[in-house]
Amino acid sequence: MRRSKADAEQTRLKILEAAEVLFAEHGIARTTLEQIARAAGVTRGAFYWHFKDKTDVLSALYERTTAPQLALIREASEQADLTDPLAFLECSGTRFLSVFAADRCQQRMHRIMSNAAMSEETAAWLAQANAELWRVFQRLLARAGEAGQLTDELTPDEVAVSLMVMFNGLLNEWLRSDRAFPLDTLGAKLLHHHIASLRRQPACAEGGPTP
Amino acid sequence: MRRSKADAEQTRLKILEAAEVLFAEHGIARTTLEQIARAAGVTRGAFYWHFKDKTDVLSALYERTTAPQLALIREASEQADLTDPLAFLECSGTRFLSVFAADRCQQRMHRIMSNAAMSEETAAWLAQANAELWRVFQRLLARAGEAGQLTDELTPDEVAVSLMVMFNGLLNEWLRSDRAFPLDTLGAKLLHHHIASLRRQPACAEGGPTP
DNA sequence: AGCTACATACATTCACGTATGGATGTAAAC
DNA sequence: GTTTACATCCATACGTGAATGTATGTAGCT
Repeated sequence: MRRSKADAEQTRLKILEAAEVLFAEHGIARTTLEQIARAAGVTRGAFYWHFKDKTDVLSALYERTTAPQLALIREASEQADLTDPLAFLECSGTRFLSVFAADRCQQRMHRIMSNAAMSEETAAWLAQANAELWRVFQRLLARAGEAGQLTDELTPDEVAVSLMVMFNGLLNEWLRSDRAFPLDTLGAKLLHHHIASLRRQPACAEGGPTP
Repeated sequence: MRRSKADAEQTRLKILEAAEVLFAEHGIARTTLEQIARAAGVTRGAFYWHFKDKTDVLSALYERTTAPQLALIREASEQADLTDPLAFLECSGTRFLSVFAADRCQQRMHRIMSNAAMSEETAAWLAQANAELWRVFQRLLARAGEAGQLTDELTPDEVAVSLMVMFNGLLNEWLRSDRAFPLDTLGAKLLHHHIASLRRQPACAEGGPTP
């Protein structure tokens, strides 16, 4: 029986960690509070002391990992260098991929959010996050279109769809395939190639990205 | 009270339809047999007469929609014209997109399968389907590599990853965005552009695809 | 001593599975 | 064509376990 102030916070974190792992592995609905408590080395009593119910843990997990990440994206897009939006997208996209590939928490939250798109709360979160991303892409690519950087074959909005598909597709496919390919290196490579194909003159120059 | 032979088959279909809609909307775990029965205009008694349990309906739904579709993909890939694998991929991929965009059942099954990737049975189905798709892509692109059709910048396997990402990404993003863009026309356009960027010499020629 | 941080015990709900009953279709017998 | 016998198709009722939420107990920090 340990009930120090720091100990309490520790068990709270253990519960959060256990819930995150179990949610990502078996889904939210199929995970029971008993399982979470056992995995955290406590009983349901501890759970109900720290959290109201299952959705409360979910909120805590979201606030801990996803929300800050979303804020970072928002900030970065506002301070973006708009003289070369495509280069900015490639640079920050590549950075995000390598961070994501190394952060188990983000990976688990991604699985949780995308697989629980019906659970009212997560549905709203996911919709908001994607709307946010979409607005960023749309804004940057509209700018790129004005600057004459984009191919004639596609409109700026179509390019935005293409990039959303590529980017989210990379994350989804990597997780679904159980990390069958190196997300950081190959992801950067594919992103570079794809963005290059969206530039006005896809010259065969071997020049690298401009981070 | 009607219990003719044809009537029975009709209620069976109504139960299947209701289950498909509810599974796609609220997820499998969060859907109750009572809800399915009510949506089908019957009671749980009728459900248990036609099906063993919840996973039994899922199997029936899979056999009805997803399995035949998978078989079609397999057949097509075996009878593929291997002289121009990239053109074949673009052609059959485009056709699949337009069929998918018009078939509510396939769309619902896609949501169900991708959001229930933890439920033991669907996990195996999804893994099998994706492994199947992966083998097809790998085989066709290895052939394209031998024929010297691919860019020097990417290996055939990397191109396969790129195409998997693009293709699955299109379906996922379309459904997630609640059909915010025209999957058939824009999907075909992006697929064409992307495949063109994977060819050896991305000449700026405006030549259309060769279906 | 009083509150914190849990464990334990209890009550309740809810979905599931099964058992039963009944109304009608279906086929054979006459 | 009617009647009988039976199987089909489905509704209703009941039993059960599992998960939830709450109430209570209690050892230790402060």
